[in-house]
Amino acid sequence: MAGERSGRIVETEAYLGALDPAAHSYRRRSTRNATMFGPPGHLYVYFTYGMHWCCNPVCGEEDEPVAVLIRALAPLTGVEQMRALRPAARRDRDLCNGPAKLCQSLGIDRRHDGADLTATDGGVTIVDDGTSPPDDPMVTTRIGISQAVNEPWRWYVRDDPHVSRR
DNA sequence: TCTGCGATAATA
DNA sequence: ATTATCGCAGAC
Repeated sequence: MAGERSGRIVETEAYLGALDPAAHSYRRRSTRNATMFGPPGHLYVYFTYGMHWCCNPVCGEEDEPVAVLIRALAPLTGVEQMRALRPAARRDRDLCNGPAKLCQSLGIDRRHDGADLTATDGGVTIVDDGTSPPDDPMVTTRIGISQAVNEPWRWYVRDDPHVSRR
């Protein structure tokens, strides 16, 4: 896959559907959150704050609207392309250290909502490159929400400089 | 480096 | 009115 843009996931947040008042899928299915209610392995992409896209792999089974917000990546390949897509980044570490930043650097937008992450032709995929998850991830409350603010559902790689906020 | 605030539009 | 954010300006 040379020539493609890629990064290693270093920060995530879980959104737990009907159990989670902060989840877009807390109440009911809608046009916006429909992908979350669909089968796992697809990408829920939403638009927020009038200008940003964020992406979430769906994890729950059909009608169990659970997904994981990808909050930060450590850029691995295609950094030059990322910089072209995201001119505001001053340093390489500013390319993917936030949920909307990484979508901009990867070129993810509404076209990718519902994309099958297990297919190779959907434009986005998630693979195991053999790197093990950390044994001692940092666990904190989630960022930017006003409901369920005390749930410890954010995880990130301890001491990784590519994380959005420590 | 850190903090506060405005941008900007879909949803409810 | 609110929002699962970001970038800029200004202070230090």
